[in-house]
Amino acid sequence: MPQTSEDDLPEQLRIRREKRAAIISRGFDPYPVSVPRSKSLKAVRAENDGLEIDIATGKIESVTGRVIFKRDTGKLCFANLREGEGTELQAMFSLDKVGVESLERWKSEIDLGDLVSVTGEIITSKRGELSILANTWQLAAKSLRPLPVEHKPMSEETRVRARYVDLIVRPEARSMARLRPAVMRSLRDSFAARDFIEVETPMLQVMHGGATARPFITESNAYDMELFLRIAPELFLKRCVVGGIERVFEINRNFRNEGADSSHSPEFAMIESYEAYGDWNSIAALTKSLVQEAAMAVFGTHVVTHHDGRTLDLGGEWREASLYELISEGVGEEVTPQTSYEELKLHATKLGMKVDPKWITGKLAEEIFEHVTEGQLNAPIFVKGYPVDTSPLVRAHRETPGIVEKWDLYVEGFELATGYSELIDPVVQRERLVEQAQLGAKGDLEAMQIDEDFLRAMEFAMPPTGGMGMGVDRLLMALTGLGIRETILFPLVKPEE
RNA sequence: GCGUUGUUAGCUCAGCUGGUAGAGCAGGUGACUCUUAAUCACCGGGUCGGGGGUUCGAGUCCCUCACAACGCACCA
Repeated sequence: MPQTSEDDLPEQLRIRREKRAAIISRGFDPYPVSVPRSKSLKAVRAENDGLEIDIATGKIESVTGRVIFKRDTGKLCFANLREGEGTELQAMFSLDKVGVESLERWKSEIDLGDLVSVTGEIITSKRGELSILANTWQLAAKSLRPLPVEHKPMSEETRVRARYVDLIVRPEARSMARLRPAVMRSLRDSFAARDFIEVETPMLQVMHGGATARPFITESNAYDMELFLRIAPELFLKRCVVGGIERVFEINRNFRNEGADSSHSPEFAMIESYEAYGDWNSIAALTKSLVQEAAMAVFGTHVVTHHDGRTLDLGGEWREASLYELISEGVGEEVTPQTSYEELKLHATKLGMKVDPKWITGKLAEEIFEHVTEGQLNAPIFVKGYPVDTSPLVRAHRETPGIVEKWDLYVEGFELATGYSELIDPVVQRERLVEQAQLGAKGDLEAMQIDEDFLRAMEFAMPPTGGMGMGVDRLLMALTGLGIRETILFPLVKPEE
């Protein structure tokens, strides 16, 4: 949008600035400190529901709203006012109520997008529309920019870059902005009902850990040192568990310096939760409750309807299947954790996959899994038992060799959450972190660093624990069927210039 | 990071093999006391993303930069 000198503005912006100046020169204030408002539009609608046609209620109210539709006919003018969450009310301005001067000012000074206060009687029009018939009106704030066309959707980019306009114009934007906090509240209620304690752990970290990802690097002037924006809260939440906060969770932002696409944002909200004396099964049950209770809280049902009309049933028991069973199904032959790299590679080639020589055996198995289940895992499913060599921080499966007690929850074809029986042996933990650090020394930018303080905490003994992580943005995607940028009010976008 | 496609009025878009820019809504002026995507008449509005090149002539062809969407890679 152009930000040039006053006299070089596009016509529509120039005219609105001129109107603002004209209002001032006539002795009115385009930005008054307060305006009359006795009730919200929502309250007026609620209290006057179901009136017959052409009724005068005798009730005088003052309402405010943004002018989103304006019909200036000769001596009786109509406007639709809209308030924050989308409630609308028609305002009527008749010559015999407001007088010539005020009616002419309404026609010439007020544009679409202006905020106004209208005082008058609540009536229904001859067409039955609930309206406020103005006795007086006042500008609450002049909009210097025109609103986009209501009936043609703004382009995706304009919506993201000007979310404030999107919120004014598009019902889905308004409902998403309110859906997200409702889901947050539900999640916190679900945790509270189970005696989980919410904590806030550092976002600025001296070392990054708890996940394999590239961090954002920043710098502290006061300490004259490099700091990392956290990629996960895991290592601090585990410190909490060591300290006896047996049921703990955090809902907050993580930052990963990686690619961004329709399901990845550089900053994303995540839930992490740990349950002492629980395991991957108890934490899976918790995860299912969190999702189902959120669906119930915001939609009143476990069968959620997406914006395009498709439905998704999140209710009941969810399917569980082992990773290697699903792979076996997919390739039509039995594949186990013991299946050799060469055999896996044969399967992969047969499936037409290109095999990256850097992949280790477990990674290859996971890649085959993703290939054969692509676009299939729509209904919620816990995929259980991942290869040991790709999950360095997870406890080995208690019965089956070669796999760990880790599940991934898939919904709508994407990974919504992951859960583990946590590794609690500090000696093994140290060995795994040392391996990671060696990878880091070799140039793997995603490898974890050795967090000595975390290891010291573990050496004080962490109880057997189940842990999970779930993307909040992704939960909203599962509930609504929208892309991640739609679930975030202000996703990162590069400046236009 | 690589590849493909796109960027034209405030908004949403059209613009053919290169010939000097169009629509709808929005805006301005006027008419209308029951409109509701109001209607009718008239009128204005553009450095066609930035820069460079080819050409008598570029919104259109070529190069380059910026931004975006989609695909691939990485990841939740």
